[in-house]
Amino acid sequence: MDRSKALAALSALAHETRLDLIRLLTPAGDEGMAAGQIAETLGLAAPRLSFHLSALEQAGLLRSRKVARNVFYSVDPRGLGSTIAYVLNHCCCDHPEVRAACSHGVGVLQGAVAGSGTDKT
Amino acid sequence: MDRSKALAALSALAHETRLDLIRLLTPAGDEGMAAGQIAETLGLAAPRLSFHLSALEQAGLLRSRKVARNVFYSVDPRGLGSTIAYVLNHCCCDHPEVRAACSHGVGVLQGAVAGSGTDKT
DNA sequence: ATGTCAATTCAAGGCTTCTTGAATAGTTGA
DNA sequence: TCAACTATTCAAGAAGCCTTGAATTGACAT
Repeated sequence: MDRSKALAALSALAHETRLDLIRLLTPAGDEGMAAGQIAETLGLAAPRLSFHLSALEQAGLLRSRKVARNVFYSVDPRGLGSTIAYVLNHCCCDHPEVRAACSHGVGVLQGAVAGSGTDKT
Repeated sequence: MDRSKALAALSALAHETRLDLIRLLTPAGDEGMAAGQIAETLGLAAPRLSFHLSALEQAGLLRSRKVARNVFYSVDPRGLGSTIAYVLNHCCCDHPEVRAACSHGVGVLQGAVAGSGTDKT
């Protein structure tokens, strides 16, 4: 993953609706969900949904496949993984706290790790 | 970290100049760098730099402290960590590949992990 | 062939973000 | 106090992004 791809992926993630899409589609696994079902679940107008799905797909975070008259969208875990890896390796590889947050989950951040930095919040 | 903070942090990261800033400041550790030194290193006009530094600080990714007439900026590893953790926990907790990418670094993505998913690229 | 359904594309408008030069605030040293 | 220096704030304009309704494409069933 190069810099421009990582930037495209980060830009794609930096939007509420698209983050909703990722969150909705992740549990659906490789099968994914049809656009219509997504639209109904999230209450989105069709063109708006298409716009955001397309953005995510272009950024390499989603895949699509056509079945009859439906289009099924599913997350591309490698797209997400390499995006996060890019941030980790190019921005914070020297910070053990960041890696710890990734390895152990968000719970760690709310106390344990906080001790090693400044006590903000 | 809640959703709106995560979105703010992702938006802050989704810009070339700001990603450059994170990358430059990370090796500088807690000491950080003075704004003027940053501007000189990256070749940025002062107001432009101020604009982006402020965006990163507001997003919780940078901290600043004043020393004499200089302002030193340094990365806040907890901000970065909790942002990444949010994405991991709310978007891809069911995808082992994503976690693997985070734990092992970017090198893993260019072959080893690729085998478990579809063979794109 | 025709009507219906699913999804995308198009075009217009509004909104936010980014950049730039000028002006301002605050700090240091003579 | 005055000059020099560091950094931020302000205002204006350019550029890009997002939303919405209308129109379009493609697929299925009768």
